[in-house]
Amino acid sequence: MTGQVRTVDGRVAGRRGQATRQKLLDCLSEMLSSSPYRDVKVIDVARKAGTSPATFYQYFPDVEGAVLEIAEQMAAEGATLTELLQGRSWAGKAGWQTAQELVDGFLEFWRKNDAILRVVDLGAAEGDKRFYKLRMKILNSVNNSLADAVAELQAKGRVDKDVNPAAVAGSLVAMLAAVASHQKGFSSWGVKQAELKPNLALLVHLGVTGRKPTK
Amino acid sequence: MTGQVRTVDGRVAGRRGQATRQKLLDCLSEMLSSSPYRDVKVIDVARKAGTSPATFYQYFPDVEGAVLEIAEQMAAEGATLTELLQGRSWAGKAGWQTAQELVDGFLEFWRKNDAILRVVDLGAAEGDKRFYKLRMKILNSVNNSLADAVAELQAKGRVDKDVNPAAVAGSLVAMLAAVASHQKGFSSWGVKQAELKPNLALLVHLGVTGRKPTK
DNA sequence: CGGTAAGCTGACGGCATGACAGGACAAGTG
DNA sequence: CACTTGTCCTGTCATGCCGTCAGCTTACCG
Repeated sequence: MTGQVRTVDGRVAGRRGQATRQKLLDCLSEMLSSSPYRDVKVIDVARKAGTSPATFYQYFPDVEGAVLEIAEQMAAEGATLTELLQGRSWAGKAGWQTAQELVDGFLEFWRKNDAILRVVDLGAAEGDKRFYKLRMKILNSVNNSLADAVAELQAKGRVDKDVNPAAVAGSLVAMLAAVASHQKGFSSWGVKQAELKPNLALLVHLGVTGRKPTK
Repeated sequence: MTGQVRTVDGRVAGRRGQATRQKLLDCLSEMLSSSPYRDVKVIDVARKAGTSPATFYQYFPDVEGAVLEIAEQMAAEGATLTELLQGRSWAGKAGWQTAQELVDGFLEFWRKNDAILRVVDLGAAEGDKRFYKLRMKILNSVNNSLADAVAELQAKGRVDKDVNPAAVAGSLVAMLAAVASHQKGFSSWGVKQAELKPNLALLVHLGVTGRKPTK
């Protein structure tokens, strides 16, 4: 997948180089968690990593470029989201279980990577194709699995024919992502995390199967 | 509501001052539509408005402050979203109509103000209380109406008792907002706008009533 | 017409950006 | 061990934006 890691000016990075590069990425990641995206400066990241701005520019064209790199790593790691739906059933009690575990896993993944996902979301919303494709890559596994589930139920005649599986799946995934991004919002809105999850699972189950879950 | 408009150093703004102030806001708004938030610079906004950076700083503490102002104006205008749900029924064919019109109105509002809403969303997700409250203010009308509708149906025994109306309403609103933000994403994902709307309406109807709509 | 406050800008120190050349360092070679 | 090679890092510099201030112009009012 990833060929050789290269510097901006074309040299191949050796062991030491890759270490500093990664350190810069880690520091940037940390920085994104603690300050607004707009205020993250190259010089701060470099200082935090105990190096100089010039070094940063040796490995990345700019902050955006480095963010893309971090997001790429996260996307690879996020392939585990597929497991949340692989071979699961949407029928009866098992369906309710599936919905719950999907919500659980999704929210946790999002919370763990919230800072970087915020930026990816922004970039995608602003129309940047690179961020946009990355967002797809991350959500694709879940999205496809959900769409398949809907399509399958539709083939069995248990879901209306005028339902568009891709549209429903995409909307549900967008919902999960949005709720995860604004989890704190809900809490001060009188809804606790523990209460939020089952209600989300209910909505997912309703969306996929068109029916209330049997608990 | 709005007291007197004041400059940063405390002077009250007169007719001319308010005009330039508004012009700066308009130019900033335009700028946000055409370039990434991170790259919007005070000097560009000032140039576009035919004035100097110093003038900008006379009226706003920084870019963020000006964005808040624009968002505040939009929030006031967005009160019209309430009408989408005021006195509507969720029963039978009327319910389907209600869901469709809600989706329609919501998506249009979001599309019309997408640039500024992106920034508000980011600020809220980053934990900035000012943006966060603003986002609530905008979504509150729809959110409350939806929660009321769910609670009402619940009181009639047509919705399960363990459903949390606020959680469901919040999730649905978050879904609408997220889908609206990434409308372009869906289109290149094989789902056309026209197809998207009825599927969203279906999900909203399912979420509120727990049942498929009668069309 | 003179006073007062609003409105605007040129100019400036400070800082971030991004490029380059050259020094420091590790590893291999004779 | 000296020497070479290629990687790695940083000092430095030109450029450009930030945010502030003093001071000039304009509008209003008695």
